[in-house]
Amino acid sequence: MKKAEVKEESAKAEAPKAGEAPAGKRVKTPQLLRGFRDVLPEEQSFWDFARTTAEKLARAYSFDRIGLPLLESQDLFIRSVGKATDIVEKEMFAFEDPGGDKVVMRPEGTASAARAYIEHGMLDRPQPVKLFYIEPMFRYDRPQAGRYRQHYQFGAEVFGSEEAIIDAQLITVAHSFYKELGLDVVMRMNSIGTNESRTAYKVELVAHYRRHRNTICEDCKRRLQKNPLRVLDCKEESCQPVKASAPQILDYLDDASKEHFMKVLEYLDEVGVKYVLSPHLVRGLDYYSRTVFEVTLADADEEAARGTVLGGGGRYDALIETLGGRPTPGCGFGLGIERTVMAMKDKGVVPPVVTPFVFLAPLGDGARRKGLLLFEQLRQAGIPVAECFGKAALKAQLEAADRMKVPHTLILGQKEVLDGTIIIRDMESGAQETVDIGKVVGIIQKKLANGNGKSE
RNA sequence: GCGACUAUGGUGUAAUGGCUAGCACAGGGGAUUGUGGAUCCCCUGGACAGGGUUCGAAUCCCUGUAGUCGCCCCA
Repeated sequence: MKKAEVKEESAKAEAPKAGEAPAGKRVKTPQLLRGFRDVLPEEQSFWDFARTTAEKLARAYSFDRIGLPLLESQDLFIRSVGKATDIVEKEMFAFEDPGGDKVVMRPEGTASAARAYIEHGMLDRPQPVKLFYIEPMFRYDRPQAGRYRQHYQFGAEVFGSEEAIIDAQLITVAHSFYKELGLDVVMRMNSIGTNESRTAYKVELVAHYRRHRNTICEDCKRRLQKNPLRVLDCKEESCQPVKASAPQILDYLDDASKEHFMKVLEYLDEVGVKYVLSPHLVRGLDYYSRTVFEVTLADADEEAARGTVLGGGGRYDALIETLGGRPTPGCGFGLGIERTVMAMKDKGVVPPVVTPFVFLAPLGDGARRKGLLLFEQLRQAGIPVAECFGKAALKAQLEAADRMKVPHTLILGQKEVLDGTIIIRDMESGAQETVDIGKVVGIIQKKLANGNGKSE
């Protein structure tokens, strides 16, 4: 019956006035773009926890924040991340700006940071230069759980030192980040050496696989062409024997890289950062050299972990030079906030929430007028105060206060307004006291100072 | 970019191709005209979109869209 009514109405409203939605007809709501998401209020405590932890930590380790633009020239990423990488080849939001320049929404932060380092002459500052950022990145990926077209990264970069202790401390920062968020993680470590040693290794690896051409899977044959190091990731049963007998990259490292890597590991042992060697770990960005690492949950096994990498990073000693700067070593990481939040939820981490200390409930028009001002006074006195002015009934306001788990509610009714008083209600015991309204701010302040109200 | 699966109020779900699409939670209102966290009552609100098959479609088919899983790759 209702449906029929609606239909009738819409039939009648044939000639809607310009600028008005046709009556009775449903207007379709524009929807979220594929791979994008809204972070709803309920989720914000997780995000706040992650962001404030990241920022606190970065500052504790003397990193300075850098703000980087969303749009960069396409050329920046082609030259740094690499033309043949998946990120550049098929995952960039790239377009021409109105002036005809080729620009992209940055797919990652390191290249931007390196560009800024060169562009602002940071190589003439005291080295090393340590920078951090928490910014969204964009990749035109096929979306999946924990994989979005816009995702946030906590990034940290150190330019101007190739000391192994830099790598180790960076990894320690990443490790501490997760630890402080209540997540038990393990760092998967590898070294891919210099360009030369890596090239030499690839030749050997390809030769090895060519010798077993007839037993390896189709995927691996393709990988040999495109990205040989990836064959070591293959899960195909038939490839396992070939994989097991394949040469290891660590054996092909030049002496300096090998020594560098050993030092990094020693430092990590020293600070007690949990890591495992991952000889198959290679990263999909061209600028990496020597140390590379990924972060996964400690209880995820090697196979399962591949899909849920929380973060990754490594050394990029040639990057600055590639971008036209004076040769300068560097090292950094990017940690995915969405995946971190997802892991926190999975593991039942309870993020800290700030609950207001008092709730102000005015009743009636006169009280509301006074209440609006009192709210300002409480807030200016540094008291976390909440309200639900949108509701008039006391019952509804107390319900709201209860939902917020506020320890005290201030009730201001008509009678109190006339008397110049206000009621302070203890929400746990239900006890109420009536006090002079002029003194209430001071009284609440005192209660707050005494920690007279649990949650802190 | 490839393959597979899924799609019912805000959320979680139910219904041999057949009656007004049911239930729980959340939300709004009330029982209590100024007292929350318990209970009870009432209400709001839904078939992803578009086609097709059929007397009849939430249910079957197609296309699109979105999500999820695997591949690729990554945070």
